Amino acid sequence: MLSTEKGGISLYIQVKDLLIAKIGNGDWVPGNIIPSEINLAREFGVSQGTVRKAITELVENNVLTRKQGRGTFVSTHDPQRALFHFFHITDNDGHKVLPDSRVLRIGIKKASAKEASCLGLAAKTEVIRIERVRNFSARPTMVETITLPARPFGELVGGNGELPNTLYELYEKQFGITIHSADEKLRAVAASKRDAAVLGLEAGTPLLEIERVALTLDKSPVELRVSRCSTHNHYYHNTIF
Amino acid sequence: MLSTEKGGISLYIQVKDLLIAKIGNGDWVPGNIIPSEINLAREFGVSQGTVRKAITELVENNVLTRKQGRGTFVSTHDPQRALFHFFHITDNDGHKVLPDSRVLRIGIKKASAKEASCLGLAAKTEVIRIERVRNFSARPTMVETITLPARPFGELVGGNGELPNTLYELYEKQFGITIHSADEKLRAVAASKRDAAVLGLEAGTPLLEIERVALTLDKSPVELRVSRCSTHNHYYHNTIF
DNA sequence: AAGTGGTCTAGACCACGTA
DNA sequence: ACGTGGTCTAGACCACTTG
Repeated sequence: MLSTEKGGISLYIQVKDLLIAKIGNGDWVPGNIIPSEINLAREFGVSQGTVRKAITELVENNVLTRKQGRGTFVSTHDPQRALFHFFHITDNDGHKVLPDSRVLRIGIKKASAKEASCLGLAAKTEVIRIERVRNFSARPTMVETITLPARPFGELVGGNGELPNTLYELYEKQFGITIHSADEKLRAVAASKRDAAVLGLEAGTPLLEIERVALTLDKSPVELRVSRCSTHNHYYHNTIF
Repeated sequence: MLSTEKGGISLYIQVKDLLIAKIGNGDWVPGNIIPSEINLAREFGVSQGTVRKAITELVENNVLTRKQGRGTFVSTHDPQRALFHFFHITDNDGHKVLPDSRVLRIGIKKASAKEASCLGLAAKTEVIRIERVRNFSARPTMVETITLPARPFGELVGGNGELPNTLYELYEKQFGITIHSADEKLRAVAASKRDAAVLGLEAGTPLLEIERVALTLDKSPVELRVSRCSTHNHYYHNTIF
C-alpha cells in the first residue's frame, strides 16, 4: 500500500495523498469528522507523527480543520469562510461586508472562446451564464457575469430564479464540488453603457474588473466570474506575506 | 530564560521569538547562516524537534530559508524574491517581467495627512517623496509615488539621482530594514493629466491604482507606494489559496 | 473518565552539500 | 568523512471537549 523504498516519495506525502483521495472520492464529506490521528496511523501502518504532518499540510491548505479536543473535520464553505477567503472587497474603512445580490439574467448559452479556454471546455460547449448585480447597503456596486459548465450545473437555470448569495456553498451542497482556490486577474476598465445603467454611473467611469477562475482541490476549473466594481466607496484588499 | 510552566506559552513559540529577536537586533544578518538546529537546541536547552518547529514557522513566513545539506539562512531580498513576492503585475500572457524605472522627481516634503497616517508618523513630519515611471519593454506603463520617512532614508535624496530598480533590496542593504509583508488596496481611477502625459495616454483613461504599505517583520510601516498602472497590456495577478 | 488534538523529547536513519 | 537539514518513530504528558 505505502511505498517505503529509499529515495522514494516521503511517507507523509503518501499519507496526504491518501487523505486527499478519501475526500476527492466522496468517502469523507465536508463538515464531517475524519478518524483520529492515532486510528489513521494504525490504518496506514505509520506513526502518529507522520499522519500528523500530513494533516498539518492539509490544514494549511484549508482542506481540513482541526478542533482541539473534538477531532479533525473536512472543511466546509460556510458563508464565513467564503467571505473571509474569497471575497476581497471592503468599504473604504477596511470593513468587509458581504453584499446582497440580484440576478439580472440567467440562461444557457454556447461558451465564448474565452469562457471555453478559462474553463477548459471544448469550443461552443453549452454553459450557464448568470448576470447579477451586487449591492452594498442598497447601493448597486458590482456587476458580475458568472459562467459555469452546463454539465453538471444545468439545473440551476430551471429554479425559481433565486440564487443564494454565496454560490460556492451551493456548489458544495448541491453538486458536491468544493472550491479550494482561485486565480484572479485585475484590470481597470471603462464602464460600458450597460455597466453604467446597472450601477447608476456614467459610461466610461473607471471600474475595477476582477476576472476569477475558481478551482477545485485538484486544480480543475469550475467557474469563471467577471466582476466589475465601482471603487468610489470600496477597494480590493490584498495582503502579501 | 525559557518559561516551562504549565499552561504558559509553547516552548517553540518562545524559541521562535528568540530567533526573531536575534534577527531584529542585528545579531543575525540577512544572507548569513544561522547556527544548526542541533546547536540551537543545545543553546536553548530544548530538543531539536522544538527548534525545528520554530524554524519551520519562520520559513513559512519567509523570514528564514532552509538549504538541505548546507544550513538555515536569514532570508534576503534578492531581486528574484522581490519579484516573486511583491510584484504582481504580469503581461497579458501571464509572464512576470520586472520593469525598469526612471525617477521623475525626488525631494523632501512635509507628509500629507494620508502619508502620515499610513506610515504612522506625526502630521507634517518630513518625508522623502519619489515619483518614477516604470517601463515594460520600453513602454511607460506605471507611475509610482513612493513615500518614505526622512529618517532614516534622507540620504537617498543626495545621491546621484539614480535609484536601483528593486528598492527593497536597497532598504535592506543600506539601512538594515527588511520588508516582510505588505498591505495593498486596489482601485480603478481615471488618469490625471499628469498620469496621462507620463504614460502617453488620454486623461481619464482607467488606471489600476495600487496603494501599498510595506511592513517590516514587526508590522511597522516603512514605505507608502501608490502605483497607477495602465492595464491595456498587463494585469494584476492574485492567487487565492 | 475517555478520547481528541497539541507539545515535547530522544534517538534513528536518509539525502544532500562541502571539503 | 562530516555536518547539515529532512523524515520517521515511540512514547510521554498537557489542554480541551464530550459523555
